[in-house]
Amino acid sequence: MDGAVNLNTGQEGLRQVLGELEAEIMERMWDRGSSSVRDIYECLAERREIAYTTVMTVMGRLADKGLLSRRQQGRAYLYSPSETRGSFCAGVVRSVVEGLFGGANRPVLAHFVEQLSEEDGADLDMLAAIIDEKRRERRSSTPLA
Amino acid sequence: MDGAVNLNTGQEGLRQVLGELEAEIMERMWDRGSSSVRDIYECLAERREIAYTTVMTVMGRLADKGLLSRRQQGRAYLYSPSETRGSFCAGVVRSVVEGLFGGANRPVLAHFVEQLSEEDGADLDMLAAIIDEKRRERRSSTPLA
DNA sequence: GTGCCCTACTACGACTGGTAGTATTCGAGC
DNA sequence: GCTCGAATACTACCAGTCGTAGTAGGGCAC
Repeated sequence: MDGAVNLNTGQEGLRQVLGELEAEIMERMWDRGSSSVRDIYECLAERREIAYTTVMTVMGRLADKGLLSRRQQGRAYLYSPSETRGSFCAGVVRSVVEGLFGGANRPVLAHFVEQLSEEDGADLDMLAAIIDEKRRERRSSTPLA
Repeated sequence: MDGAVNLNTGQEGLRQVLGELEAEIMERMWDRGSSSVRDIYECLAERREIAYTTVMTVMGRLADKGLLSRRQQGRAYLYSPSETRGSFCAGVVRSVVEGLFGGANRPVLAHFVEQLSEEDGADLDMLAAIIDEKRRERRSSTPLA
């Protein structure tokens, strides 16, 4: 009755599109930057029981999905996030927005702004500033038709 | 290498958070407004083989999730979308954005704008207009601190 | 060459989503 | 009242994903 529908299991954020552990690991990865499986394992093991191989498997899956890239370093892999957190999330957001309305993005954008503004006007100001900047940038790089 | 990560199976739009058939049904529901299972069934059956009960099951699941609400009408149920398409999608978007950065929305917003502007300047203008309107609205309804 | 650390492979159970069959219910008409 | 048809409820099954982890194999260090 609060107007918000709970998707899936009512999870927030990344859990919308990733599994629990996957999301947790991506968070760590974004916080820490490049890390080995061991790094992340130790990080997770601090607060809960988990097997090294579990972490490895999931990081492997994240690499398969393209969220992490990895390169050999010594005998181990060094994993790095393929995209920044911001870029990744923006991609998710954009993917939801686009391809959904056959171009009629307006309702989504409108609601997006609506919801953003419910929380806090600051976000709105921030968004406005970003857009302003971007538009200026566009105008200068695309002289005129 | 195009900078976009494919989530899940690379699906777009609603498929990010709903199943294929679920998404398709929601699309129909939003297009048609209130509908019975039969309505949607006939709609889907026009272009592919599908059992009535399949549609019913999925619509039931959508109702369980809260995406559809239903009320008895005669001996059948009449289903209606609980939220508009825009509102629903905005909720998804917001849920991804929030609860993710502990308030540090800027990077996401920035990337979002970035990606939006890559496609088409018109969306950017639209978004700017919406924000502008919203901010004006806020200012007038929230006199001063 | 032995041991440790890391990866690869494999597996399994829970859950979700697509699919649909069977059972049940209920109203209309005979 | 009984039957028929339409709709729903219940149940099932399969595939895919995710969390979980064991075991096997390979390579560096000593």
